[in-house]
Amino acid sequence: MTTVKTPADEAEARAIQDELRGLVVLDEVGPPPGQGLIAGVDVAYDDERDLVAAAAVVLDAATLEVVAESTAAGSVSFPYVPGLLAFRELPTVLAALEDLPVTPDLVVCDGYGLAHPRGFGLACHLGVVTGLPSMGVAKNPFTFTCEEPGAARGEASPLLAPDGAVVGRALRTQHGIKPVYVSVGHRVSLDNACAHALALSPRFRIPETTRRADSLCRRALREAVDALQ
DNA sequence: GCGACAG
DNA sequence: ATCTTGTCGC
Repeated sequence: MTTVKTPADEAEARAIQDELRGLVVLDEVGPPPGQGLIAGVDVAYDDERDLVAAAAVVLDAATLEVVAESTAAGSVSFPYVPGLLAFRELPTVLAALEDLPVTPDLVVCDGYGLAHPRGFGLACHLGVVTGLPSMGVAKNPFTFTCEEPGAARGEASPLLAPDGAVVGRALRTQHGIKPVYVSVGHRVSLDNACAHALALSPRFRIPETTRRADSLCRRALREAVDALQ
């Protein structure tokens, strides 16, 4: 069983990231786009009632049909701190992932991987603790910058750290629609990660994996709240 | 010191 | 993330 240690404070959380960062594998290209099983994970919160619900949804990459789903609920283990999102999201996400009846070839996270203040975002953390290839698709540029990609679907531009390093890619998944921000997590190349993100977004800006996981974890949260009464 | 800041 | 109805548009 894979778990994420809940740090006592932010300093300990950063120390854990600095330690695990060395375990990220960046020299594999990962599974080819358009085939295999792709999992999407997401989390919903009710901080008021100290409730968290996570969902994992596995799609057939060739058809984007749902192959498997699972959810998990728990209590909030860590506050939202930019740069430390993994400690808030992963405990419940891992529980959901482990409940899946299949092992995905790639996990798509809602957030960043290598594009992170210490080079160890949510997607890297998930990849390292599960051993699975992983990548991140975020909805805004966080602290990074990029040129506006061309308007056509599939156009992209490098996502840059303050020091000029390329940490990901702004990717237009729909013509004329605000891009998403793709970064590598573990055991997948940036080119492949972007190809996956594009293949998973035939109709909407956000990949189907994330959309499915998002609606499922919201449903799971509502059910967890209802179960309280 | 102040502001910015994935979800 | 979350608070939140109707509404504009493909």
